[in-house]
Amino acid sequence: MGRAPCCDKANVKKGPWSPEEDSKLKDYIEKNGTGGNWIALPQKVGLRRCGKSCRLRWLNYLRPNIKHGDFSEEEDRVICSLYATIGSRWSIIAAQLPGRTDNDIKNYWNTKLKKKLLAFAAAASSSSTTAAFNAAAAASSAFHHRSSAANKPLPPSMYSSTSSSSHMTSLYNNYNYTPNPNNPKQPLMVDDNHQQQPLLSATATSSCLETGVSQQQYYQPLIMFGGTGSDLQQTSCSSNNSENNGGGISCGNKQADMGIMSYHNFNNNSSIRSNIIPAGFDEINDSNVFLSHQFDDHHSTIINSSTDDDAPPAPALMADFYLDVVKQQQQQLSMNMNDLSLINIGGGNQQVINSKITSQEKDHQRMMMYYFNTDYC
DNA sequence: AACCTCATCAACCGCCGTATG
DNA sequence: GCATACGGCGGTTGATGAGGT
Repeated sequence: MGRAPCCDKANVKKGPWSPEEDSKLKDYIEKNGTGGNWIALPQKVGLRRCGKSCRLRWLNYLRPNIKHGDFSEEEDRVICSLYATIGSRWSIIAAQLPGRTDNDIKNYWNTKLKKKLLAFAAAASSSSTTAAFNAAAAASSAFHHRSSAANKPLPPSMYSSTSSSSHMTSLYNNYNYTPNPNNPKQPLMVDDNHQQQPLLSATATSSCLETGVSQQQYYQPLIMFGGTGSDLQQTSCSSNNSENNGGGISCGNKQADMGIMSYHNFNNNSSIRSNIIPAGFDEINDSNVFLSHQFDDHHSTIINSSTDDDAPPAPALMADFYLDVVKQQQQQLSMNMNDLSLINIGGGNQQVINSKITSQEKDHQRMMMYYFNTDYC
């Protein structure tokens, strides 16, 4: 039996709120509170509205000290930094910005901030793929040049002022991640000789992950940009394209979208493709597509390469943008750059996740985004 | 002036986790 | 243990207006 509706859909008013409705709701809540029951509230207030609608209206517009518009640069930085860290967890991000609502931040990100970053990424790109590759390689190398684990301090808590060791614990608790001292190190995307390496695999079993999925998890820190017409966009829109079995990113309407994340795939045939579209390109063509690799079951041997729409990250756009966000992240977490062996930026593939994989697997996707450094596991 | 495209954002939808009986 | 109710959340929609042709 399905769940009963929370209200009589036929008799509730929808659409924009009138000033009179606002006034009624605001007056009532200010005098009486919500009573802990939003569903019952509309009747008490005398509104023909769904309780959920009342709740949303109050939380997003009527409650005191709400700020709208005019995001400051500092707020931009916080949003970018947190998005880089935790993805589209708008409520968590909003909690760090007093007066801002999750809805506001979400809209702001989707309509403005993301484009701002894309423009930045495009501006930072080089027309020379060789130079760009080298720059990216250098960036990656800097990333992966890690200080000695023994001397590595734990990062401070991001969400509280408690001791530093609570940081990852907090993340684990919130995101179903259990530390595993035997967990393998993260793979490198570019080695010390600036050579791209195959995606490596990490086995994340249920002993490490509370979510209990025992299949192998593949991941790699990647920047993912999907443009109009790219496979990524098709992935997000289509569920029956057998080629597009993996993660992808949510692509907006006719707009390039982006995400940078630990990419792993639940491809039915156990192979992995790195579906990466160079940043800043709306369309895929010969000039902006790099090789795409498909790996075997063990994720160690390339069994197919092509210059199809699916491509490894475009170094051209990685270096500056990647590092800039990392610096923000570093500031946010008061972490040393060398402490970060893996960082994930973005993560707008919820749409794909929802349509492709189970909620357990979705947990894994989320989990991977918190995978800062195995030394802390 | 009419039409089109795009950006914006308030509001809705449906899923999920938790509480309760 | 199960069904139901509810709050919370994130993705998406659609009305609206601005700007361009």
